[in-house]
Amino acid sequence: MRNDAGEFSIVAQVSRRSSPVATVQTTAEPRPGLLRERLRREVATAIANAAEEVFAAEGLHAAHVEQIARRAGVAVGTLYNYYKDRDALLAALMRTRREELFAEFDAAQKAVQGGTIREQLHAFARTKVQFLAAHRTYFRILFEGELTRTQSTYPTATLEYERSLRGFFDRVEALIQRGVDSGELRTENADLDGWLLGGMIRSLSVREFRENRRCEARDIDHLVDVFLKGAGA
Amino acid sequence: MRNDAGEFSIVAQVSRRSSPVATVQTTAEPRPGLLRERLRREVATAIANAAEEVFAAEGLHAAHVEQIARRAGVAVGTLYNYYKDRDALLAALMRTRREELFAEFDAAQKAVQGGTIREQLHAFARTKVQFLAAHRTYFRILFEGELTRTQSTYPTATLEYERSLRGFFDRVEALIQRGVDSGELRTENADLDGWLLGGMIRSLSVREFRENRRCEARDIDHLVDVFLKGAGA
Amino acid sequence: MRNDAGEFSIVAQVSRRSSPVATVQTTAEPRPGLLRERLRREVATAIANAAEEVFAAEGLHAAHVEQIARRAGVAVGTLYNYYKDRDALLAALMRTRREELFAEFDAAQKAVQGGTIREQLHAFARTKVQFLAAHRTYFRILFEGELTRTQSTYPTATLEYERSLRGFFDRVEALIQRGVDSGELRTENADLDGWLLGGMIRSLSVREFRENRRCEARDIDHLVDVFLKGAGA
Amino acid sequence: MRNDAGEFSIVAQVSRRSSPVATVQTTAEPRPGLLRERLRREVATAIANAAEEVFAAEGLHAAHVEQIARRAGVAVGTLYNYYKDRDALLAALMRTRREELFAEFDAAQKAVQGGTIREQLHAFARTKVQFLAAHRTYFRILFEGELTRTQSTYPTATLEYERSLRGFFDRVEALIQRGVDSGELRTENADLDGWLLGGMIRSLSVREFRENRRCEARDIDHLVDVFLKGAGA
DNA sequence: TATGAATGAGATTTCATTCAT
DNA sequence: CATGAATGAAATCTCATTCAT
Repeated sequence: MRNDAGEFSIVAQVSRRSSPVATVQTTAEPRPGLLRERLRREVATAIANAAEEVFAAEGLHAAHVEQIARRAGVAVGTLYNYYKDRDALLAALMRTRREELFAEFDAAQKAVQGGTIREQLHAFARTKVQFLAAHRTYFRILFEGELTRTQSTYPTATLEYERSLRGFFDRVEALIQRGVDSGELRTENADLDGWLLGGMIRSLSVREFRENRRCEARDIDHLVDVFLKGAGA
Repeated sequence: MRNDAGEFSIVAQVSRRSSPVATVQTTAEPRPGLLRERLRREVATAIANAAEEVFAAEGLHAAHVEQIARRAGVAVGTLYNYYKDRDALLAALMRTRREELFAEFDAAQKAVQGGTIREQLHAFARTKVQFLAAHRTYFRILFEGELTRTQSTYPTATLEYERSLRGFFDRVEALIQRGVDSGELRTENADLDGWLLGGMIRSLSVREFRENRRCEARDIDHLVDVFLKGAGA
Repeated sequence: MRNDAGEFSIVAQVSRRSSPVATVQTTAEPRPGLLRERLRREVATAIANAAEEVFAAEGLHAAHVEQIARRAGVAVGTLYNYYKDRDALLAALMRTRREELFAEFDAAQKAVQGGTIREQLHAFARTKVQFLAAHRTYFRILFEGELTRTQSTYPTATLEYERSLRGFFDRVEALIQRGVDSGELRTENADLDGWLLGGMIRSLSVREFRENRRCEARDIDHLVDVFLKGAGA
Repeated sequence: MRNDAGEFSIVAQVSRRSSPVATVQTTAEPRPGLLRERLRREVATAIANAAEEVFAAEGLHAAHVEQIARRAGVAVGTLYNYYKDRDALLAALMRTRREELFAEFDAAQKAVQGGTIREQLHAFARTKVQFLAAHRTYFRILFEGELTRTQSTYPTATLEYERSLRGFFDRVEALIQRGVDSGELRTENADLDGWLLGGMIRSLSVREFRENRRCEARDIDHLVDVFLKGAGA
């Protein structure tokens, strides 16, 4: 269900032809309109998934719309019936993945609520690393975008990107604040600590990508260890 | 002087029209050939600098050759007299900046040789953060490239990029190994430690860029502190 | 019909976007796919014909793609949807025309099979002269290429060109061999005779072109006469 | 001497800066002006020869001015001091070579004056084949140009080309007329005979070029034989 | 006069987007 | 709605020619 809603949001910024959008559908009485809606959604999702694969494989700029369409098994024209343009497609992807990731963050957090800060850090890092491994495009966009001020080519996608980043940092900082509040983390420079923690987590993903080696639980343990007690002897 | 040579190496992969290159120039007797050589070098440098600015401002793909040429105050044709193509320009930039950065790394390391690992870590981090602040394109390419497997559009530049990354990690690992050897760093997972340290340092640069705030000495102190003793209370 | 198939082969080396090709179309039931196929073929042919005209008028190098597209009544992009690049366009032209010419050679030969060598020579020369008059580009390429060793700019077209030349000489030599076998031609220097005959035939085409006068049957008669009995009194 | 004059004519169509040109220089009193003139002539010749080589090696369009200059051992600017532009260089080449060829034709003719038509034909063919073997560019231009009506890119060179062709045909026709007058050649279609003879001679050159084999005396004998008595048994 | 770097018009090719069927 | 051919603006690169030194 969470998934359904998430996937659906991908169609949010559709082209002019799209009909007004129902955010959640409850039961499945086969009303004619619903069937059509469901088909729309399925096609939209297929395209989005194809886009993710192609973007991941070819890079943000080398991925061509036609290639995405072909991979999705539709014609280019069809793709444009679902997404206004390249920017919109990218933006939709960003948005969906972000909402999924954040949902997982929040679920993970709920699961370890009340636990030690170590447990919470572990859950947080694990969630992110696993998610990025599964959704490499999101990953890619996230970090390519990190350094781009005027992504004038993709205005909407950039906007979505900024939301992702903010949401991510909100959560890192909240996490650290909880540690400070509980007395498990030191007080000074808590702001910088968010960046440092974020940087280390990112490194795990990059290492996965570059050394083609899965990140294991003990790697995350080590990260948390270093963050809490340092690498000093 | 080191700088001179460094800048000059940017002309290494030039177009067919370039004349043979004098590797070192000693004094400044105004011999006729020397003047022309100097002019060549100056133009080459001007173009490279323009390229760095434009790449940094617009991103790797949105930066157009004509724009770079205009910024450098030359015609497109001139640019192509100095660099075979887009790829070569990028590659030259990568190479020069890398050589500069590595020279600074090595100088900084020499300066703190024999000091505590804390001092060495500080010097290393500071060097990198400062350099990237001054050379945003190198920075950008470095991190955009991090996620790109088949940069088939820029074969030479990609090669240079890989060299940069390897050189960087060699140095990080050597640094950590020194700490392990001296007993200042823990032994286990030293390999992962390199990635973690790298990730934290990177974060400082990203923060500078995104929050438009200079990174100060105390920020680096804090980073080293966290890396050595952790953020735990 | 032969013509249809021939024209179609011009689309053989198409760009990536082309759909798979039906080799023969039988009747004209308006099946949806067929219409589209037919349109594709028509456009391809229109472009090829335009190319032939422009190449003939402007020369191999002065003919610009945009000009060809304009003459065909399409946009440049469209041209590139049908032919990968300039080279492919030229190559397709070479290939189609060659296949047409060779088909005519073989048909003409079949028609005079068993006849005197004089009849065969006449049929051969007439076929070639008439064909080149109708397809000036093929003519032009044929003879410009004759002198060009490294046509590295047009690798594919050059290949097609070589095939044309070989095919032509095979036929000339076979023709002469038949004459030798039947005792109608002298034995010595049969190899050189092929070149001499070829050169004379070529001259008829060149004369047509330069003096803007149609080559008549009696001209060909005379050529055959000279070749068989000489111009001596 | 013939040579000198010929070479010199290559400078005829020089750029605006050239001083008025003495057509023949008689004695060699080292007047200061003469020395300068001689130097000019030598450079001009060097450039023309380089041009011939490069045009022959690379083809009419792939040969770049810079390459020609380099081969001649001068800078591009210098080349432009001697020839107004590419067209002028080509034209000068055409003109010189034509004058040389025609001089050889006339000398050869004078040598066999009063001989049989067979001797005259042989001398004529031999002269042409040998000359083209030595001056491949002239050859190339001659035959590439043969098919080009509007060589708008090289107006002057085209003009020179037309003169060459006309001069050539004048001589072929005169030759044949002599044969007709002496009763050695048949009367009918004498006009066409010129083209046929020309075509056969051309074939010998093309064969040399394509099969990389020198044309021998007996090949020319055979050509004359076929032209006079035919290849028939 | 020789030099060779600078110039920039122009050529080829790509690809996101549109739109008739 | 789906289709995919047509479009043409835009990007890269070339090279004949100019001109300051």
